[in-house]
Amino acid sequence: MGRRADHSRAELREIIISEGHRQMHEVGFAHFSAREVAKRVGYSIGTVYNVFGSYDGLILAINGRTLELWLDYLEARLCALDVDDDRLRGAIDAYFEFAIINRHAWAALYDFRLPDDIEPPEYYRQKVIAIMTVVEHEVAALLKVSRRSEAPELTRSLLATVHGHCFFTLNGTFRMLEEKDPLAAARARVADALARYW
Amino acid sequence: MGRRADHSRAELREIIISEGHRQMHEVGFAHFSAREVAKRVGYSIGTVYNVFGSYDGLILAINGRTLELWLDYLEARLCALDVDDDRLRGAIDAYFEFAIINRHAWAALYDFRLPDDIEPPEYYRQKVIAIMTVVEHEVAALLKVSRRSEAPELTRSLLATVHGHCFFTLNGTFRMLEEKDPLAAARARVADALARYW
DNA sequence: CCTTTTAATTGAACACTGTTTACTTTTACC
DNA sequence: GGTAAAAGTAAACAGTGTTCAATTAAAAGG
Repeated sequence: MGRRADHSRAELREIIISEGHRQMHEVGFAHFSAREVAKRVGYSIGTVYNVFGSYDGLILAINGRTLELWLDYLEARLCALDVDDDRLRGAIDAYFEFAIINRHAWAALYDFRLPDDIEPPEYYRQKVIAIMTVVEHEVAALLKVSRRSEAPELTRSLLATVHGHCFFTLNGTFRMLEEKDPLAAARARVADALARYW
Repeated sequence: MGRRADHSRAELREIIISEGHRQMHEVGFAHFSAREVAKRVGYSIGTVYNVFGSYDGLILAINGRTLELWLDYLEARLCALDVDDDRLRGAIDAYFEFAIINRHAWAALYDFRLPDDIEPPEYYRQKVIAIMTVVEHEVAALLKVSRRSEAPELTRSLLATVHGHCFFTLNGTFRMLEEKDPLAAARARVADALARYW
């Protein structure tokens, strides 16, 4: 078959990302298959390559979608809190919750790695930075004015801290080590750091 | 061919793990191939399945080897320090160094995940605990006596903290976020936590 | 020592994977 | 209407993990 008028390029892109994301959510990165996605959206595998260029391109697009959903989840949570609430705690909880609810899609963000010599596309970087920026805003609000300029580096470090706890929770390391309350531990480490910045 | 007297079961196991680990070190989890390992050790793929039961069994054995090497690396580092040195800092540095030197094999520890309903074998769990125990010893030494009993939970949390920083360093997240000195950040977060336990 | 049992080893077969490419069909444009 | 470009297909290729009947060599039994 040749060119069909079923969908525009943009629509087709959206359909494949959407079904691909569903697939990733259900079976996880290890069992994800580009061919299976093609089959489910009713196009051939060749078309998927036509739109995304490569397998890596498809995965990046799907992971990009996950990052968008993550940002939405985080913003929705913060939106529900006022300025008096412990908003950073809310952000940490949202980090864990999103990862647990969408564990396969979330894990795929880290299971997939580009070849060593290839940089992620700019659109992907922007989505990561967007999440970091939201958190940074909350971190900055908790620092004394004289140290506000350190908010970016502290935020990166706190993200890594929370990520480590979240990752060990979802990959089974904490189960092996009999850790019962990883979320509380993550909150405690963040509190420890902030105590020194005020 | 049938039964050969070339190697005992234990020798064969060792040969395959050793070559498998070399392979993992070179090409990483994504491009690792059990068939390729079989070819390189001069046995058929069927024999590999005979010895390890499954692909997952082989990967667990290889990752187990990585954990052994990691423990050795950590102990060698601590052995070179005396009681007056900042031994915990040495342990953190060794964590990063090992991960960087053996990045593919190290990443495979986290790239690979067992099916949700399957627990890792006891031998694997023991190796993880062994690493944690070495660190716990150093953490306990830095706590005031009245809080020594909290060493295990604090150690788990500090491991997660350092892991998060190390992971973000190696998977490119910190490059995207323009973090220049992840190791210093990891050390700082550990120091923040310890400041509250003394 | 010779036979039988048993364990080890093989390689072909199967159903999948990502990737490339020659080919066909449709659309858009002159 | 004819032509060039774009879109889409499906087959081919070289891999993968996994299974299993067949084969062979060592061990055990008499």
